[in-house]
Amino acid sequence: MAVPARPISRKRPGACYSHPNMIETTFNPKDVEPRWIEAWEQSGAYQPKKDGEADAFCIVIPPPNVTGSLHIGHALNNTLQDVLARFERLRGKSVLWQPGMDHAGIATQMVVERQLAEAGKNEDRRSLGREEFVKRVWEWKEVSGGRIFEQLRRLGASCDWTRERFTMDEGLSKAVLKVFVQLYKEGLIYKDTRLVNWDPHFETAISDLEVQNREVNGHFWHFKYPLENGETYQFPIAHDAEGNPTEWETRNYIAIATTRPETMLGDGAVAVHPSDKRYAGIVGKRVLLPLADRYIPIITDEYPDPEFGSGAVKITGAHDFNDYKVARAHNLPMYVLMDTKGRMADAPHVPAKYRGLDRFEARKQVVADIEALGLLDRVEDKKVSQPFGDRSGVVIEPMLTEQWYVNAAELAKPAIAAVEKGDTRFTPDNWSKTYFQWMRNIEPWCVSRQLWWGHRIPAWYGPDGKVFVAESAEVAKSEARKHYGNEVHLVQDEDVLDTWLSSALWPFSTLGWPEKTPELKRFYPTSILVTAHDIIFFWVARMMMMGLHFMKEIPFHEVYIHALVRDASGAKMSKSKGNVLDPLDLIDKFGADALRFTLAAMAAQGRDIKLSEQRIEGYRNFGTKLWNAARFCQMNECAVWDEYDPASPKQTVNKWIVAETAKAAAAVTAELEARRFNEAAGALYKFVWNVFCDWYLEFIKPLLMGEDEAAKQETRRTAAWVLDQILILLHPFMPFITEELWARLGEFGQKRTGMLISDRWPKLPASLIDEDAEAEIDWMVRLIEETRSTRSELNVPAGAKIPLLLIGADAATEARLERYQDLIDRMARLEYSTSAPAAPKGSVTFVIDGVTAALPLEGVVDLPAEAARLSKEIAKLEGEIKKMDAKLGNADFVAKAPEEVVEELRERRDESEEARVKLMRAREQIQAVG
RNA sequence: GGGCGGUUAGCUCAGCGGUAGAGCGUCUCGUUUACACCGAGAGGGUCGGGGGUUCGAUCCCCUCACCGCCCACCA
Repeated sequence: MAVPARPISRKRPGACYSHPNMIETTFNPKDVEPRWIEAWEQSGAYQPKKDGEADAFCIVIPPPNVTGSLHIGHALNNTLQDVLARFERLRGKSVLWQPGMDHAGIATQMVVERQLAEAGKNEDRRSLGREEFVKRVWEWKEVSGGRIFEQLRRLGASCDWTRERFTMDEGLSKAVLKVFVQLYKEGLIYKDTRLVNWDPHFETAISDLEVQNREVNGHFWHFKYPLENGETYQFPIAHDAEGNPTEWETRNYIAIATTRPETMLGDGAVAVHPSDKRYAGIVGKRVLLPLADRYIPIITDEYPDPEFGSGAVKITGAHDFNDYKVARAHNLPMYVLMDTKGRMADAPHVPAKYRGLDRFEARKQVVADIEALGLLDRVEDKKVSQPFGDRSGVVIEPMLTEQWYVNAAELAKPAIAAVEKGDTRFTPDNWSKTYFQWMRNIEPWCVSRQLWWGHRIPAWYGPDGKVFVAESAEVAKSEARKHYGNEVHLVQDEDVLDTWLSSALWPFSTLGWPEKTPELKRFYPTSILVTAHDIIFFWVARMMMMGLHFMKEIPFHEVYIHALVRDASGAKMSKSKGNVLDPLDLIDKFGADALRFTLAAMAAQGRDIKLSEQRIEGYRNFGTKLWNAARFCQMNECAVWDEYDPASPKQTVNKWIVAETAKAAAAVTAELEARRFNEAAGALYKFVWNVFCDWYLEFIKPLLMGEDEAAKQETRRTAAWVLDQILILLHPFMPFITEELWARLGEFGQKRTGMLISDRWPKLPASLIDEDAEAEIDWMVRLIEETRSTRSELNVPAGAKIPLLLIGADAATEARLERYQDLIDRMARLEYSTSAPAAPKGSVTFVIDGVTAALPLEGVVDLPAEAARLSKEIAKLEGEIKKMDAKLGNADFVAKAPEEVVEELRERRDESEEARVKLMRAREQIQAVG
C-alpha cells in the first residue's frame, strides 16, 4: 500500500518522543498482522477457557469445501462469527469456535479428475480404478486442500485451529456410519426406484437443491399421433361467444405438444382432462406412437390443463416429474430412454437408429423423422425453463433409478416444532418462514451419489441381492452368515453419500459424537449458527433434523442469517460461475481490519451487500484515525495506568468523556447482543471519531499543556482509560490494530501483560452519566460550532484572531466562559472571550442558548453580507416557529401526544423565538451602521 | 403461480411513529502540540406514486408502479 508523501513538512514534537515504541503516523497492517496471527494462536487464546464456571459459547463454522478458497461471502460469514467469538471471550465466556471443512464430493472429484486430464498421462478416474483414484484425492487433499484456512487466519479468524475437523476424518466417518445404520434400522433410510435429477456430466443423482432452473430459448413442437385403425372424430375449431363450438373438423389424430421431442419415444399414454369434451369420444382408444411403433392409450387425468395447448399431454413417466406421477397413478409402463451420460440407451424400446445418439442429437433426429412422416403440425418459439446442474452446468435429466432415500418428512416434524416453539430462533426472524415453507413440503432426500469420493454407503448385497446394512463389512458378513446359513460373497454398494449428510451431523460430530466427549457435553447445543440464506435448506434444516434425532436436542439456539454478497450485476456469487471477488486482494490493499470493519458495518439485517472499495478505504482511514489518536495519547503520556476509577474525575471534560464511554459501551453491547453488527460498528465509529477524536482530544489539549498538575494527571489517566475501553470495544471488529496498540501503549508506559482476548469487556454503570457535565460540554460544543460556522460563512480569514463577546450572559455562563477560555479560544480561533453588556456596533452575531454572541468585526467583514446572513437565519427561524405554532395550536396534539413531547416542542419554540428576536435586533444595528 | 425483499442526498447504503443520517463524491477555507488515509465550514432529500390509520407517517396498513431474489412450474 502506497502511503502518499506528505505534502507539507511539519514540525514534529521534540526529541523526547523518539522512543523505540513510538507509534508511527500510519498503521501498517502488513507488518503487524502476521505477528499477531502467530502470537494469538501460539498463546492458546483461541482455545476454550478451562474455567468450568465460565459460560460456554460455541459456534461451529459452516465448513468450507476442501477445494475452496476464500471469497467475499466467506469473509463476511467469518468476520461476523469472529466478532461474536471475540466479543464473548472479552466478556469472559469459554468460547469454542470449531473449524473444519467438508469433503465436497462432486467439487473435489471434479478437481482431481481435471488434474488427471491436464497431466496428460492418459489417466482418468476409470483407468485408475476406484481405490487408486480415492488415494489420489487424499494426496491432493493433503497438499492442496484447505488452503482456505490459511486465508481465514489472515482475516483474523479466531477458530480453535487445534481442533480442525474434516467430514472424511475417522471420527466423523464413524458418525456417518452410525447415523446411516441407525436410520436404516429405524426405517428412515430406504432404497427406492423413483425419478431423480440426474447429472449426465458427473453421471450421478443429485438433489433437487442442486438443480437450478433457468429460462432459455426453446421450442414447442406440435406432433400428431394418429388414431389406431384410422379412426376419426370431430374436433371443434370455432366457438361462439358462450364458448359453444360452431365449427368442427374431422381428425384422425390427437395433437400433442412437447418441448422435448426425444422423450416421445418413451411415452406411455396421452392424457386429457376428464372434463374435456373435445376428446370424450376417443378416450380409451389408442394412438400410434410414431417412430416407436407402439400403441398407447388415451387416458384421463386431472393433470392436463384443457386451456393449454391442445389440452392433450404425452405422458413420459421415466423422463418428466409430472408425467411420472400420472404414470404411477395409471400404472403405465415407463421407458428409460437414456444411459448415464444422457445418450439414447441401447435398449429394446429405443428404436435402433437412435441408440447411442446424444439426447440433443436424438431430439433433432426425432423432429426430422416426425416431419418426414407428415406428423409435425408446427413449431413455435418458446421460453422454457430448463434444469441445470449447479456444478456441472449441463442440463439435468429426470431419470428413473434406484437410490437411497432419507425419510425427511418424518425427521422434519421435530425440527419444525423446535422452531415453532422458539427453541431455535432465526435472526432476522422472517427466515423462519422460509424454513417452515420448505420443511412442511419436504420431499424424500436422495442421499446416494454415483461418485467415488465420499462416505461409501455401508450396505452390502448378497448373491440374491439381499441387502445388509452394517457399520462394517465384518458385521455385514456375520449377519449374512446368519441369514444364509453359510459363508457368502458380499458386494458393497458402489455409491457414496451426499456430502450434506455428513455436514448435517456437523454440530455434534465435530464435538466428538458418537463418543461422549467433554466438549459434546459442554458445547452442545451450540450457541449460534452464522450462515447465509442460500443454505438454509441444504444445511440448516438438515442439521436441525439430524441434531434432534440423534442428540434429542436442537443443534443451536440461534440461527443468524446474514446477507449474500453479490456481484456487480446483483447475481449470486458462486464457485461454478467464477464471478467471485478475492478478499485477499482487499486485505493486501487495506488490511484485514478495514475489510472486517466494512463487512460488519454493512451487515444490516435483511439486505444483500454490494461492496465497494471506496467504502473499505473509508474504514481503513478510520483505523488510521484511531492509530493517530493513540499516538497522541502516547505522546502526552496518556498511556497505561494500573487502576482507574471512572467515577473519580473532577474535571468536567473527563466526567463527560467517561459518561460518553459508558453510553457507547452499553450501545455496542446491546447491538451485538441483538446481532445488529452494523449498528454496533456505527456506534463505535461515531464514538471514536466524532466524540473522542473530534472533541475530547481537542478539549484536553489545554489541560495537558496547562499548569494544573492535578488536572493534568487526572486527564492523562482518563484519556488512557478511555482509549483502553475503545481498544477493547473495537477489538472484535478490528483485532489487529487494537491488539497492536494495546501492546504498544503498554510497552511505552508500563509493562502490560496479557492480550485482548480475555475477560475485559467494559461493564459501566449508568450512574457514570453526569447530566451537568453533559450539558456543559454540549454548550461548549455548540458555542464553538456556531463561532466556526459564522466565521466561515462571512469569510473571516481562517488565521484571523478575533474576540468573542457574550452579551448579557448570566453568572453561570460567564463562569463557563472563564473556565474554558483557553479551549474556546483555541478551538474557535479567538483572541479572547469575555462577557460584555452590549454588542459593539458592526458586530457579527449569533445566538447560543438565548445569549447573544458577538464577534466585533467592523471593517473586517462585509456588513451587508452579515445583514443578509442574519435575514436568512431569521427567515429560517420564522419558518420553524410557524410550524411549531401550528402544531401547538392543534388541541388534539396537545391533548393526545405524550406530555414530554409537547413540553419539548414548547421549549424549542420559545428558544427559537428568543433567538429570532435577538437576531432581528442585531440586524437593525447593522443596518443602522450601514 | 406462490413467497420474500427493495425503491431515502450525485453514488453506495443506514434509519423506521415525534426536528431526515453516514461513507464516498462536490464546493470554500486551512503548515493550530496525533492524524492531509487530516481538520473546519457549506451545499445537496416534498424518504417511488396514490389512498388509509394516527394529534402526528420516511417509519404502521392497503394499493399501484418499477427492480431483485427464492420456491413451484404449462406438457
